[in-house]
Amino acid sequence: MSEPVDFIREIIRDDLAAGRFDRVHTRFPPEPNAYLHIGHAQAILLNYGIAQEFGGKFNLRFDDTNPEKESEEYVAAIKRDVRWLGADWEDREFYASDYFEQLYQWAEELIRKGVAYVCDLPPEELSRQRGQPIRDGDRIITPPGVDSPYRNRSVEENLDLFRRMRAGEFPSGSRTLRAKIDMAHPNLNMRDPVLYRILHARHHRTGDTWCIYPSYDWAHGQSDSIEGITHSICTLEFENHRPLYDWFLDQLGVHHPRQIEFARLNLTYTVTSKRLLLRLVQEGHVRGWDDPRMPTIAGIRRRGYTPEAIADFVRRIGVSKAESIREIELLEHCLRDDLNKRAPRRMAVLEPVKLVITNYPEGKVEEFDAVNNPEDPSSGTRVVPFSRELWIEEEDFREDPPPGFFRLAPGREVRLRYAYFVRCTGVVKDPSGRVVEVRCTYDPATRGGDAPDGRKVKATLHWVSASHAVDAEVRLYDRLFTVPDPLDVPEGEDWIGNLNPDSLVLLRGCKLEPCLGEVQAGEMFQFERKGYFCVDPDTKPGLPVFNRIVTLRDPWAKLQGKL
RNA sequence: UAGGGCGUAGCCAAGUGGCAAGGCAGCGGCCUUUGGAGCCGCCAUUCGGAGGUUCGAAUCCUCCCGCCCUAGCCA
Repeated sequence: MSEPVDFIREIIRDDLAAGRFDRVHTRFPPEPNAYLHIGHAQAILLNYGIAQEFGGKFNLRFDDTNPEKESEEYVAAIKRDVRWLGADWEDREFYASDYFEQLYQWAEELIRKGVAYVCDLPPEELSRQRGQPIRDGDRIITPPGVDSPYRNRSVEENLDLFRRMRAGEFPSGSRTLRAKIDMAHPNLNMRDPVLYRILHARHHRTGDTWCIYPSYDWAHGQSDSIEGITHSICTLEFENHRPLYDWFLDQLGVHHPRQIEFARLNLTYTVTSKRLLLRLVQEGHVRGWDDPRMPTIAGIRRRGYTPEAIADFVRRIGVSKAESIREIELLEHCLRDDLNKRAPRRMAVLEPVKLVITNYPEGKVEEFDAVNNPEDPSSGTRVVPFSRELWIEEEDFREDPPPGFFRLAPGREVRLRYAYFVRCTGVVKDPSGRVVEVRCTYDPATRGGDAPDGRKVKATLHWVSASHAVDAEVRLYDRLFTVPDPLDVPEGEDWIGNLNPDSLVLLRGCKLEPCLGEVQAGEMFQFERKGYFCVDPDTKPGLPVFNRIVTLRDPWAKLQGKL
C-alpha cells in the first residue's frame, strides 16, 4: 500500500495494527429521497475502495427513516448508480427499516434503564427548551436548556405511553421518545435528543406497520453496529453527533464502530445538495434528474462521463477535513485523459458550410483510410469517402481572418485531413451577405495529406462528404451555472439567477461521416477538433442524437475569448 | 467569553523536528496530418499572524486572527 494514504486509511491501518479491529467493513448509507450526485460518488468510491484494499466488506444500506420523503424510485436509481460506479455490495443490500423492530426493542431497553422518556412537548416548545442562542452585546451565548416537565415520568408510565405510541393511539407529532442525557450539555445534540416521533405515514417498505419512526440519530449508529461496520465514514456535519452515537452504543453495550468524518466534495460551477438539485428538477430548469447538465450520477452518466474518469478524479482530489471547493477543470482533465485513450476518432461537422472543390471531377468518389485512435494502434482504421462537395465547419473559414487565425481564408491553403491540400479561390454568398459556399481547388499531388515538395500548411480541417453525410442532432452542453460559486448571491437574490442560459445549445442538421449512421446509446467518440461526444438514449433509427461530453482543450478558442 | 472542526501556491494536497512532494490551472518552448495528444522548462526563501522552545520549526508551546458546522419530531 504505497499508494496515496489519506488520513482515513491511516486511521484504519493503525486500528488494525493496534488490534482495535481485526477486519474492515464499510458501508454507503444513502437516504432514498433523491438521486445521488458527484459528491456521493466520492463517498461510495472511498468506502468501497477501502473495503477492497483492506480485504474487507462493503454494504449498501438505505437509511430510510423518513417515509414522507422517500420512495422506491430513488432506491432503484441509487442502486443503479452505485453499481455503475463499480462498487459491489454483493448480497449485502440493507435498509434501516429492516432494523425497526430491533431499534424499538432497544428503545424500550433505554426506557427500562431510566435513560429515555416519553415527552409531550409540542415541537416549538421542545426546541425552545433545548436552548436558543442569545445575543449578549457582541457575543452569542448559548444558555443551558430546560428540563422537560415530562422528564421524570416513571419507567412504567414511559413504557405504557411508548407502547401506545406504537399502537397508534396518538396523533402525529403529539409525543416523542427522548433520551435522558443532559439538558445543559454544551453539545446541543446531547440535550435529550428525540429518538422517536409519531408519524402516521405509509413507508415505502414497511407499509402501515409503523406509525412511529426512529430519528436518523437513533437509527444510524445502531444500524452500523448491527451490520458489524468497523469504520463509519461520513461527512463533517456529523462530527457533532459522534458523542451522541457513542452514548447510544455504550448504553446498549453493542458493537461500536469508529466514526471518521471527512469534508464533503464541492465543485465550482455546480451545486451539490440534494435539496437544491431537487428544486432544479421540480421547477423544470433541467429535463430531469438525468439531464446531462446535472451533477447527478445519472446525469453525468447520460452526459458520457465514465466511471473510470470519476474514479481517477476522486483519487486525485484525495480526502481531508479541510473544507474546499474543487475546480471543475480537474474533473474535465480526468475525463479528457480517459476519453483520449479510449474514444474512437470520427469526423463530424457540427455547423456546416459547403466546400466545393472546383477542379475535382464531378461524380468521382475516393476512399481514404482514417486512423481510429492515434493513442491506440490496435483500434485500426476505417474508410471515409471523399468527393467534390464537402461539408466543413463554418468557423473554419473566415473571409477576413483575424491575426492568429490559420484556418481557411481567401487565397489560403489548408489540409483536409487524410485527403488533400485545398486552396480557397472564392466564396458564394446569399443575398444577405452570408457565406453559403466556399470554393477551392485541390492539389492532386498532395493525396493523403502531404506535399511532395515539402510545403507546409498551418491547419488541418475535418470534413464530411456531402453526398455521404449522415444527419444528426447534437446537444452542446456547457456548465449549468455562469459563476464558480452559484450560491454566492446578494442578499435577497435567488441563486437560480446564476443558471447559464446557454448550458444547452441544440444543433440540428449536423453532418457526420457515414459510419456514424448506426450507433448504440452510450457509445462514445471523439469528433476530431471538436470534443468528446456520446450517443444519447433519445437516438432513433435514422436520427442519431449526440451529447457533447467535454470539448477538447482549445487554445484558439481561449485566445479569442481574450481578444 | 457555547460546543465541535478547519487554515501549506489561483484550486486541491503531501509533509508527523533536519531545511516545502505531486496534480489541476497558468506561463514559455519543442513536436504534431486534431490549434488534440505527447515532451521539456517555469510557477511558495516559506506554511493564517505574532511571540517562544531548539543548533535547527509548516511540524512542539503560548496568544491572536479568519472560516465552517450544530441549535429539525430532516438526513
